[in-house]
Amino acid sequence: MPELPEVEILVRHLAPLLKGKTIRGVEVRRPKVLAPTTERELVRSLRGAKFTGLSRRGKYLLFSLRRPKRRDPLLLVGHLGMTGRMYLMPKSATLPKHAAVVLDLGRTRMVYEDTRYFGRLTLDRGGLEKLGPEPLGPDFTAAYFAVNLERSRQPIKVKLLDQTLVAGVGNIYASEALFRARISPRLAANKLSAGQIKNLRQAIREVLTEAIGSGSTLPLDFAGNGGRDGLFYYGGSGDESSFYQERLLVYDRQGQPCIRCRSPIKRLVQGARSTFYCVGCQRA
DNA sequence: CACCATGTTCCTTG
DNA sequence: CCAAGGAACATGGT
Repeated sequence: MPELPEVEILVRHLAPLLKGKTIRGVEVRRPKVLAPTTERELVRSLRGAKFTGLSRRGKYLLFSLRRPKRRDPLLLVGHLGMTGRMYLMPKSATLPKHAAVVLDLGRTRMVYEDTRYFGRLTLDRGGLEKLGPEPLGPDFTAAYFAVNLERSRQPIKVKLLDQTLVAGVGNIYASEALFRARISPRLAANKLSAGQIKNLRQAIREVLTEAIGSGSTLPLDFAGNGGRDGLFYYGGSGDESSFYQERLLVYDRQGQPCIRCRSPIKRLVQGARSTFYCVGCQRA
């Protein structure tokens, strides 16, 4: 479930639900997701703390908390990895098989579940400092982008996944942005023209913005979705997944005709990850 | 059994 | 020191 748009949608959904809630208890079922924070450390820090805000940096979730009798704020950092999800659920409902951390909020509880346990929920903020600018923020300028692409000979698709270049673009939206900008995923980063750099920057921003816009129209209540939180994500089942797929023009569409030129969409492997592109409109 | 999967980090090699 | 490539992490779907 995790690229910038999905995390942003989750943040907007959870922020008002969490604000003002006090953590009564903490249950850690998979201590590895806390690393390098220990279970004892997390429980001691969070018990009694109150949520004051929730924001996002790249694909990271930033939970702001205030502890009783303390002025200094506490920051809880979340990352969903490949399969992580977070939602509130009633205490009467059964916990999912791969619940990693459960926060008791009184009437409800917040669950962080993660099938593959690649994500994390931790007090460690290492990694945040290394992140590049927010793609939708003011620092992601064409000039910044150009300077940082110049020094790399990596294929542009691979470079887009570098979170120190720009924070939040993942494997799906990297392919989507390159398709929109009509740039070959194999083109070396330092070979992009000034025009291509401008187009790609704009394509990244549009692809992410549109994805956030589509998501916000969906229901997000746990109760209204038969046990799911309503967040659509690739690999999910039912309506959520098909809705998501319609928004993707090349990702996972190998063999299908390009919507612009009818050429077949191809799949290739770069840096051990799949890339999807149109052989007709994304020439090197 | 084979291969694939939205992410990040660590290790090796050059 | 840096860049690049690949494996590892863990589980499930097809």
